[in-house]
Amino acid sequence: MAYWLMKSEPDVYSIDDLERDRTDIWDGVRNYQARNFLTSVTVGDKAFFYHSNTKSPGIVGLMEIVEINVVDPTQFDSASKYYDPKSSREEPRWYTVTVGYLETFEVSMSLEKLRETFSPDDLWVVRRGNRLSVMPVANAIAEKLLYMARAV
DNA sequence: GCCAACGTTGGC
DNA sequence: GCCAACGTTGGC
Repeated sequence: MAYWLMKSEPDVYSIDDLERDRTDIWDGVRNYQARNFLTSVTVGDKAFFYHSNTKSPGIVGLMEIVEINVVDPTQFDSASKYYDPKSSREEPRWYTVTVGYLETFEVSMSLEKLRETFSPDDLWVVRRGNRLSVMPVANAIAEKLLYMARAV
């Protein structure tokens, strides 16, 4: 089983929204590197939920992958900001996954704390200028993150 | 709101 | 194929 980190702006979709919905399509990824990582995700993998572009960015919870090879429906929706006129239903460009809610950490791990604890090579989200919205997390790093999240 | 980082687009 | 211009991300 592999671990991932996936970003979302809480004003758009937060961990609380996922807790309410239980599962949701992770739509709106329009970056090829992130999409390529998404194609490596398998059912049963777990992903850290990261709140970005907010007052206190950081890892706030954990989710699991419940479905893969999901065609992102927003690419066909001309009213969506994620609409891609170059994509077609015959040959969709953007595939994603469905995630399921697992837990919200009692203490979220701020970006500041992540920077103190991990090197940019170990945890990509602390890299300067990093803009990837989906990235892998090595198992050893993931276990340390989970330990930190639960050591209240 | 500012601005650094960086991916994408388009002219040549 | 290069690279300047532009747009977006995301921390602060």
